[in-house]
Amino acid sequence: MAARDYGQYSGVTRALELVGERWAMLIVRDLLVGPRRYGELASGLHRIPSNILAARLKELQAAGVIRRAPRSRVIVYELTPYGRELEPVVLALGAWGFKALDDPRDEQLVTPESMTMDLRTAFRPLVAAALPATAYAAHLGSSELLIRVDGAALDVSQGEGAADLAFTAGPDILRLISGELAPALALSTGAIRVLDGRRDLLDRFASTFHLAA
Amino acid sequence: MAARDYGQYSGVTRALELVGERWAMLIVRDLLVGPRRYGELASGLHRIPSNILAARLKELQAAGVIRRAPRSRVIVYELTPYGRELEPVVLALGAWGFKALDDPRDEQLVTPESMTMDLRTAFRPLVAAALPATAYAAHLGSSELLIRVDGAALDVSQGEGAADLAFTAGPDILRLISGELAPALALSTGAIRVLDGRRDLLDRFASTFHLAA
DNA sequence: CCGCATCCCATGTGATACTG
DNA sequence: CAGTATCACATGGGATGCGG
Repeated sequence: MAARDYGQYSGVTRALELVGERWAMLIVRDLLVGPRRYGELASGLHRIPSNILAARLKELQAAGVIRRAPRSRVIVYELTPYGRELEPVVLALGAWGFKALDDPRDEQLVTPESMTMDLRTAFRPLVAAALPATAYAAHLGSSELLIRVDGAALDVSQGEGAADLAFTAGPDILRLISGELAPALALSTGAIRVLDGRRDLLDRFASTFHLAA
Repeated sequence: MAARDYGQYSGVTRALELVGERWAMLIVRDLLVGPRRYGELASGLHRIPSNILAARLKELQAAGVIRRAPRSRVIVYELTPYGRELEPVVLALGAWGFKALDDPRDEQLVTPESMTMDLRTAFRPLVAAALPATAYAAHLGSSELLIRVDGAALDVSQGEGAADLAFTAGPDILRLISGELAPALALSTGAIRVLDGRRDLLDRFASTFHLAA
């Protein structure tokens, strides 16, 4: 499965030969959140055919971007140090694509991994540093994201935890971040529902995470 | 030609739907150097089939990344303002891929556009600011690149011009930039040949443009 | 069940030829 | 010069199978 060659000797072509195939960059994106098992990758990228996932994992290993690592009886895939250096690429790509998001369609999901990277992309450390430390719990369908902001530091993890504000988050959460949907409107229309905590903290969330279109 | 959908509502997937197809990012890279005609793009990306180039140009227009513009009797393609915002993505991708370059193969070309973007990627403004203003003329096969460094500013253009140092540049020029090939060695082996100017200016070039593997 | 491998078909890609 | 048309082939997508 030789990566198809562009016939040029340059940085961009080399990069695209290594991670330019369909789905490859999304595997990298999800692994930037943390090591993942095969099945976790498959469900996070729910439309990827299993043969393609298997093929990409092999190619990315051969390219030195990811590695298979045994973790107490099970195999996980993780980024190599060189693979982790793709983070600026993924963040830049995410910031650019974020501005081109139109209204979400019904079939479109927000996965914990995509949401985590979108949050990292939209995080404004300078704004956050001026605000009190805050923890948010975002319920995305079946999974929960714990978003802890403390000064200029951001930590996003999956699972339960104490939070100042808990809310349900569908795709519209990204429209909140883009400023296209005001917090008050999101609450009044029910696009976002607060489960626990002070509703006005959603304003703080929206100013902490913002990426204008 | 609907861009195939990843089924996710996120920044990275949206970006990849717009510019993730094969060859698309390379068209963007070349247009970051300046507006180009169809034939110029085709020869800069010499392995692209003409039907694929035509298809990509249409898709990128539909995506709002590029536009057709009439320039005194001829049509050129140029980036839209939104397309120009891909520059950080291309530079990050180039910097990452640059480190994975192995030895050049005979079939691999260095085009003026790829070289221009690689130079922008490897440019070290802080180093350059401490050096005298210098102009380099790099002969790449049939074309010539005029590289002007003045303080922390870099300007790369195609065509002739007065230069402090003129040299021939094959693919090995990138190995010089990566530090894999020392200037003295490049000169003694003939990998790089100085046509005009002080040979020791090649050291200055190598310290101005550097991206370690 | 998880982690893939196989099969088959739709679509995208690549090389070449061709046209306004 | 700036694309379009055609066709063989490689790749992607979806379903299914299967060993550990």
